[in-house]
Amino acid sequence: MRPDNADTPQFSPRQNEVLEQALRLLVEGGDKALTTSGLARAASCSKESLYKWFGDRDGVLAAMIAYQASKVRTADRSGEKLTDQILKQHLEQFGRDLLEVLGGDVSLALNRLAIGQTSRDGSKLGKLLVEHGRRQIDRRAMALMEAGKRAGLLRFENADAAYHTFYGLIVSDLHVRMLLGEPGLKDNSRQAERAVEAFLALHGVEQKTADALRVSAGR
Amino acid sequence: MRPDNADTPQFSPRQNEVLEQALRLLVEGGDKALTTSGLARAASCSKESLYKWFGDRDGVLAAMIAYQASKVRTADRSGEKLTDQILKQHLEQFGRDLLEVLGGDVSLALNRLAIGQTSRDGSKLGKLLVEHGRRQIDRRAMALMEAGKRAGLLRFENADAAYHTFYGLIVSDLHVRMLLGEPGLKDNSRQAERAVEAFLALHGVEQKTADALRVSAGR
DNA sequence: ACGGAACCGTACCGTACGGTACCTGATGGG
DNA sequence: CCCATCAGGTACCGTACGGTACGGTTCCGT
Repeated sequence: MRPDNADTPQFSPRQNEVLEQALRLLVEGGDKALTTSGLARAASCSKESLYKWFGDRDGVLAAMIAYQASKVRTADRSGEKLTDQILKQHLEQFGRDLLEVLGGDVSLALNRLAIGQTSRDGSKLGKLLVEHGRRQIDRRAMALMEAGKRAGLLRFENADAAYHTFYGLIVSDLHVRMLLGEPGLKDNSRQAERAVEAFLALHGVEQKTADALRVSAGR
Repeated sequence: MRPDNADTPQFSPRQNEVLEQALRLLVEGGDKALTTSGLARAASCSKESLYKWFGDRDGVLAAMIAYQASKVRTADRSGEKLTDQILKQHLEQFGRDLLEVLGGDVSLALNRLAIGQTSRDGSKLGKLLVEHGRRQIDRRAMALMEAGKRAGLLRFENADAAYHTFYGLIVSDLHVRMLLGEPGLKDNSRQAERAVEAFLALHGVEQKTADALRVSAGR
């Protein structure tokens, strides 16, 4: 047994089915709609089974996060030879993927749920969400950073700091605004392109003229 | 009659007292702790008064946001003559203030509340929070941007885009992480300094060497 | 001094939730 | 063929909430 999924205990197919319904309810109606009775009805199972499988309601929530995280798999294309163009494409792809993930129905619903519970459960769900949900995407970004540095295309002292800079350039306050109910961007691609442009101006090796950047960033 | 506070209807002193208690309850125990009975007890008023004053529970929440926003007043020091050093100081001060506001107990509690309600109230509270809470700080930042541009110290096509870039550099994913229960930064000042450094490299006129930036940003 | 408005405290009601218990039907191994 | 295990359905319990109603009190204008 590989320790690959040691942190995602996995559930039986039947339980996955139930968790799928739980996610659906959560997305449709928020945490108020995710009641044990409602879930049992929607998933055609008994409340008793829910409690046997997940312990209590919080257990269901935790299982939902683990289940959702287990569905996300990032394609790892690290074998490629990096050129400046390839790196740029990968960075832009990362930005687009990040914006799409953060703006997804399920992601927003789970984040809202965890944030709403933060005040009363000591941020247990929040930790879980950050751990499970962020690991994959962080790994991918850090690999990209390090690969860029190794290829002589990026320069920074601290890969983590550089990544956070990149993240901020991509997302800005958009995540919180979406969590508060605002619609996402019309064009994630343009936002990703602008973020990459700025990021490369800060940490790339190609000395791009500042004016060219400013013009494009102002569009 | 100036329409100065047309959007912040203000409340009677007694009602402000009640709203203060409501904020205290919310900060201490989250929205679960903010019950009408609990608030009436904590504020030594009757539930009937609460319903007379605020309509229903959602009215109380909306009033809390308006009340909290009415307490925030940003000092406007726009009369000053801008030099590059002064601008830098103002930008750093803005960054520090922003991080402090976002990490404040009341701000986090209100944001958690609004986010938790987003799924079931059609983001009414979220809109309110963005409108009331963001207006002041956004105005200050935009004024800073425009002033910097007028003084020939900043270059950008779109002030709003430049501001969002700055915001992202300052906050990155920190706001969401704090909403999820993580502690804030140990040193807001350093974060603000690094953000300003990067922002000036992107939109400032002084052509700072890229290497100097990278070294300092990597600390 | 009077009357009424505003307000506090409490009691009350309907509802809906989390969680438990009990019964029934299916399934699978001996 | 039988029995044990598991899961679904239903009924139930205690609790706590939002919202309302009512009696008593304070305070202010007249």
